[in-house]
Amino acid sequence: MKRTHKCNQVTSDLIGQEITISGWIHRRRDHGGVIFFDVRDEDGLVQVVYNPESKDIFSLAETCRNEFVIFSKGVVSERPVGTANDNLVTGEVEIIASDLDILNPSLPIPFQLDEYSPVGEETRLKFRFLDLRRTEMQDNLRLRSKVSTSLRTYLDNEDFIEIETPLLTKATPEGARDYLVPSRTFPGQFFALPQSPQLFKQTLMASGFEKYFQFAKCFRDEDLRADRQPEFTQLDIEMSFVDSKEVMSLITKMIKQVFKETMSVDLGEFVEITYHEAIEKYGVDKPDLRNPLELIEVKELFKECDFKVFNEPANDKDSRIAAIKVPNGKLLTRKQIDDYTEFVGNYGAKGLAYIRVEDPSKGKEGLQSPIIKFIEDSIIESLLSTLEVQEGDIIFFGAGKRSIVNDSLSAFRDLVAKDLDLLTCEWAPCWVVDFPMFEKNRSGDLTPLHHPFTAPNCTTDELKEDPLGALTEAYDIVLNGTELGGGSVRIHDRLMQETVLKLLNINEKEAEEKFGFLIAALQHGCPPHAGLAIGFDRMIMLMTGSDSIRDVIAFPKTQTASCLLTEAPGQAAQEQLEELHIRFHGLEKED
RNA sequence: GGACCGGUAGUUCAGUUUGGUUAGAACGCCGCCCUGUCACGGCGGAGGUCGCGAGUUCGAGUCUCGUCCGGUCCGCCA
Repeated sequence: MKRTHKCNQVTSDLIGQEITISGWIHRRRDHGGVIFFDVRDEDGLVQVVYNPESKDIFSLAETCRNEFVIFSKGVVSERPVGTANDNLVTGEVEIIASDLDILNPSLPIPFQLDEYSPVGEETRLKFRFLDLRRTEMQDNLRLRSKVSTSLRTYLDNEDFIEIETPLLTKATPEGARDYLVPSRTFPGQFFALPQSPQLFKQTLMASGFEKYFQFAKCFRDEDLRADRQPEFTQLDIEMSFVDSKEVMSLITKMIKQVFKETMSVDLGEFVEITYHEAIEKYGVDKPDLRNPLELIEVKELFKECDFKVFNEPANDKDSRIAAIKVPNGKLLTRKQIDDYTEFVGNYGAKGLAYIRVEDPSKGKEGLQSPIIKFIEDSIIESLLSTLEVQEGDIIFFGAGKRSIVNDSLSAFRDLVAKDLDLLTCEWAPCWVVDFPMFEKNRSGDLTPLHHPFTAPNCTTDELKEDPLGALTEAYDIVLNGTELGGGSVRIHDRLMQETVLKLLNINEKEAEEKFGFLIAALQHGCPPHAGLAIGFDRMIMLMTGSDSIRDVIAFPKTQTASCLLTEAPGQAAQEQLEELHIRFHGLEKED
């Protein structure tokens, strides 16, 4: 009962041959006197015909249902004139069955696998083994495999070696919440699952592996999003004796080649923009460059304006006033603008001022806006000339704290471009460079923009002098507004590493305890090194055009980080807990 | 921690605004019929804890509160 052909191979070349196939009954059509099965395997579909002349086989075929796994033998025949199916590769032929075996029947499945029937997320995840049979999921996971193979081949050709690093490891100093694993042999102590292999890969550089990579599982116990899972895969890369330019050029080549090889897409030029420029023009450090809209700083114009909404931010150094000119914005209805106002409210913006340009030749008279009556004519004039407005434009304004204006307008920029279908191309990759070393968090403490092992491009003294002014050799690769990955030149000098840690309020003892091994490695001939990590799942998401990261992961978690298929997490047996020296406090045991 | 959307038949949904007879549709499922279909077709049938728990009411799928589950977002994610 071995198949001689995969379903997709059954074409007119085989006419007259007796062949065997195996697969699932994708669909059965029982006409009473003749029965058709579309038999599906991983490559495609082929039609098998059961005629009543072969009595036993015919009556067995009558008992078959969708998703039964069968084996069938028969002669490949040209279909009768007028009955070919153009939608199938195998549509010109059919197999006239002479044998049929049910390898495994199937219960009626809880949802249909065809492209016509939508299914809810909950049902899909609970019956993931069925969901994965659907063409979309098959295609996604196949592309995922092709892409990882392509990446491996590329890196192998560039003399990289793949090295695995531990999953049972130690909590790192900052960053996301760790997943912990209790130690049986050390009561009260815990392993942490890695948030990334950062420290290990730097250690490998000290060990003399000059070009390392790894498809690394990473774990972060933070709340989920459509593009975020608690368990995800990074393509982790590190090199010795290189600068940022070399890393960027190697990765650019890699990404371009992979898109070419696996999708026949030419990504074109990778634009390079600075962090500062990205924030100024797009309000975000991962701009979607397919989107032609830009934030235009108009703070200076409103310094003398009496309108309080603009006057205050215009004269506050932590604030900005940015305008977005939307060409053909006249298409937006009042209702849409109200919705946008509510939308930016999610980001803390108090409002979304706008001006409709109905006839720019008439100056102020040609405008329509709830706010112009509060603004001096001279300011309006310079505004119109600065923005070079045209008839039909709408100008939107964000005014207030820098971070709120940036967050709200960057999200608004994406939304309005989508609504008005403004995207100019399909793919727009870029590198964002010159990140600051630190920023201040809400409590006023320094936090690293990238991570504490990123090298600043200044001396230790200069860094101590003006930490917020220091820039780094860090680089993010951004595609269509998604951060695909990022990396940096690392600190390879103990003194610099200690200086950075000190600025982050991590004292020597703590550093020694948390990652003494890295500090030790830096002191024993660690070469200068740099690298980056690519968010592999996100990359596949972009390549497949998926709306959710779940659609490119075989067995993903729900938003509350549970698995509906396995019902993980689950409770542990009392004996297990005792072995691990774990007792619960303040948790009622469920009955 | 917060905001919003959803939860009704195996599945996808309607019904909830305005509480009122037996909760509907499509697909799927079961039975019968059908020899050229390909999302086959025809006739018939079964199938419901309206997520769960309280409350309001003569009466709740529908209103109120709580809670659980799924999703999107904010915070969070170096």
